[in-house]
Amino acid sequence: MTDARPTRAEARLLQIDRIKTTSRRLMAEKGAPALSLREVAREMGLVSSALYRYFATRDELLTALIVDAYNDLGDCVERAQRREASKDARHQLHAASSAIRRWAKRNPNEYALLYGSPVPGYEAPSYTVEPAARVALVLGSIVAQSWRTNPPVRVKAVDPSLKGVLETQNLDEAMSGIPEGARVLTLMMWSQIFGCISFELFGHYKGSVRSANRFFNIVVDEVANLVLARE
Amino acid sequence: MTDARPTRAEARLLQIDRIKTTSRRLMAEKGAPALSLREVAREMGLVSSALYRYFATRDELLTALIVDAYNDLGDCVERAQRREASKDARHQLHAASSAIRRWAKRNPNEYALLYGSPVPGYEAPSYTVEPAARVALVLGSIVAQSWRTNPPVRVKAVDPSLKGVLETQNLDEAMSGIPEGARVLTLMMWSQIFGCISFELFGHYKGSVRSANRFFNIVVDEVANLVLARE
DNA sequence: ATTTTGCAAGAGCACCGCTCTCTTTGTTAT
DNA sequence: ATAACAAAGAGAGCGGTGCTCTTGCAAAAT
Repeated sequence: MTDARPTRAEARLLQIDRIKTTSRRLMAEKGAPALSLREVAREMGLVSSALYRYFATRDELLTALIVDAYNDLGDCVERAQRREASKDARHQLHAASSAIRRWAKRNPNEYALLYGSPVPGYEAPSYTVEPAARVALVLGSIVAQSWRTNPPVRVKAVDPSLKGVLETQNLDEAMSGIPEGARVLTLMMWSQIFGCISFELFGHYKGSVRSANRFFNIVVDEVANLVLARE
Repeated sequence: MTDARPTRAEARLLQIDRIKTTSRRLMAEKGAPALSLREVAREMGLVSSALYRYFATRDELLTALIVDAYNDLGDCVERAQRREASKDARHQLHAASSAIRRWAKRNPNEYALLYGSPVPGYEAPSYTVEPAARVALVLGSIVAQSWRTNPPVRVKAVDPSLKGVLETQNLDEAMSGIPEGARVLTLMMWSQIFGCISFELFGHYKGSVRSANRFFNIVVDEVANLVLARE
């Protein structure tokens, strides 16, 4: 212990952390829309106006929670990939996508906050982009690895008509040198995985899918056949 | 004109319609979370408590709007398929999925209400199931038509290991006699299409996809290769 | 030692969903 | 025709929300 008494700045960060922790707990219990500054304050033994020293608005608190959640999910997925780094791309893809799904089912309200309907007026600040991109970058690196070891076999994947579909700089960190087609397929895979998880979590499989576990694995397998080289 | 003065029951239905119309307008402007009974009433020149004669709760009004939206979307998609009924399954699939996407972009707030994060406490009443299923049934009928004219070529599609993944009665209206594998792939296609549209509408393609139009068409094409018989 | 700064409290504003009571008005039964 | 009834709306009110503004106080900086 360096300081018995924390400095002013340290105390502030600590208080911010307490607010976020309390908010996360309440959000996990009742969902993001029901998260109220007043209840957070009440829970902490504070009066509501006190919270405005730390977050100028409810949206600002939500944004902080969003960034944390993206990073938490990103950590999970990156760890899952690293654990299977010695195995082939298909194994890594299964590990990564299962990690996404597990995180989603363990944190349904935070998942809904990230991937559900955005608040109509809300515009996500630019610093949320990088944490949000981490998951896609993991998927991109898996595809890239597969394409580097095995040359592309699908004609469509190198189709020159794909030029201009994506942003120029997209996924460049993870997929430098990989043809446009592979990037398009990666984004397709990305939205397929999250589409399945959202439908499962949001209740759209009720009456259709009996074993969401098995269904999800089949979908990932099919999409792996499509996206990973050397099918 | 049969009646100059509408009967009590007719007037009631008319008033319900006015409420829903006003609500739809306000929801289109500000989104479902911001829809308030008080504002609807104000807009109609009523006092808020008057609305409780017609809807016992805000959730009940939202449910009515949900059902109407599902039916509106269902109408659109069924019409789109019928327009291409003479063409092959791939054409019908493109028509249907484009109709979904067009509807979503024309009614973003209603789309978010149907396919975004559900309200945490909210449990959809059973009578919402049938309107909600209409879109999936259209997709199912397209796949079924393709499989009836061309026998399945993909081994996976008739894999006996798929038994038990889906609910027993699922999609039976549209896909009687079609093997389990085709149904699994249909649901995969279903979640792929909505996954793409949700990502586009909810802003997750910002920085990745430049032409959402072209991207969507590519995705539908790829999924058609996978799901429709005789690839 | 004095000034400055930061945190929390408290009152208050306008809004929300929802309930309850009361009045008016149109329908139905006698 | 009149009496009984039912439905629709008005209005007040309860407890909740996000957010603002002022005030008091204690710690840090000077």
